[in-house]
Amino acid sequence: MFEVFEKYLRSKTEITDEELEMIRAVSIQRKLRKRQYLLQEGDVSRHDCFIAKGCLRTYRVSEDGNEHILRFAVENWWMSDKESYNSGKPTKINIDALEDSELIIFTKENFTELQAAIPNLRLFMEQLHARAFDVIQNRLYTHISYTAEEKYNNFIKSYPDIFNRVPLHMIASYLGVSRETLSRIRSQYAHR
Amino acid sequence: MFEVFEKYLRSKTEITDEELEMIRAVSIQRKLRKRQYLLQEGDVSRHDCFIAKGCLRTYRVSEDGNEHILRFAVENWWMSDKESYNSGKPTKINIDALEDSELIIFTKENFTELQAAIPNLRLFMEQLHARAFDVIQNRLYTHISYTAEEKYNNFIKSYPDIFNRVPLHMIASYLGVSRETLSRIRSQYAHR
DNA sequence: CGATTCTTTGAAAACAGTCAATCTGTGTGG
DNA sequence: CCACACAGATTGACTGTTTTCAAAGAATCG
Repeated sequence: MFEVFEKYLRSKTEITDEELEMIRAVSIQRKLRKRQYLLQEGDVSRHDCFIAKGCLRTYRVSEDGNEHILRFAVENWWMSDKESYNSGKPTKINIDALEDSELIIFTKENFTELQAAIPNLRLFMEQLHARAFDVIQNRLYTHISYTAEEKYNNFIKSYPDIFNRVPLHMIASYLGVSRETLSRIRSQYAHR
Repeated sequence: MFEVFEKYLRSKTEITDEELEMIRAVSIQRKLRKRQYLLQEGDVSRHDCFIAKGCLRTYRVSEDGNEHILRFAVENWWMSDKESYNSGKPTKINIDALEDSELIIFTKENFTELQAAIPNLRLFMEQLHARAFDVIQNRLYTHISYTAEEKYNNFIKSYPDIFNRVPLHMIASYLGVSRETLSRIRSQYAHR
């Protein structure tokens, strides 16, 4: 399982064999079954998780009891609640597996030390965080400027891999529309 | 003008007099008149800007020609397009002043060197970026789960200072609703 | 004061949400 | 292997919300 992570790291950043061994030494491997939780509302997020295999989602439950999906993540993506991770406060979000998944996990303490010891790792993670911000800002833009149909088409175009393995009602939740509306958008689209 | 920035830095992070002098030495002071642009679509963002006084906005123009405001920023906030700044590619956004404003500006080269030379500055900026991510993720959540009225009330509660100095049609743009809808939400709210 | 910018209002049309029912495909247990 | 349960997707009818377009009323600035 660690080989996936090793391959990922080597392709993304310059890293020596010794550094990789340091990383491996503190890595935790974990399997999640479909529907199993990685993090639940009220927990404190204390880990960085790399997805070696599978598919997870983060969602929040609103006051009226509805689930709202904030993001999906598949192989080679990271998953955690940065807000709780950084602040040490209980999280407002839930993370669970949409498929049987395999994760490489680091505790916050270990991962902080690794980044201090391995400048390239730190640099890489910083770039990752910076890009995550860009992605979310662009997504916010789609929410204030796109129609539901445009958001849906944009999603398919941007994440065809996720589109093909996640149920539509979850995509509706991610896009912020009801599943019925998404269904109707799809049928209109098919009839043109 | 630099005193505002000095006060800000000293209150937010441990910093020595020499370090502060290093920072001051490469800082650029700039004034913007209302409606003047700091960055326009197609430019490359090469600066970090701290707002010592005034109010700016970033917005994007959609294909149908509408302006969509991504964020406002007032005193003691930073303003730049991180995406273009990091990638070196032309920006998709515009930044202009909503009031006469005063800025402390650093070139990317200078600011990168400062952060390398001053660990506390680097740490502080990292925390700032991390919090910016949390803020935008929470805002995204409000967009997929709140009604227009809830978004409006949440905005007033979160940013009363901005609410009081920005025209309503811009708040409508920021919230992703038409100005007429915002106006009607307000009048309904007043009649209860 | 006149011009511009900003805000509000009205009416019609487009859009999205809700509730209830039905349809489809998948997988599990008998 | 079949029947049944279950999760997911769709459809219809209705309701409620939001946009659009047009107009008019405030407020602000030079």
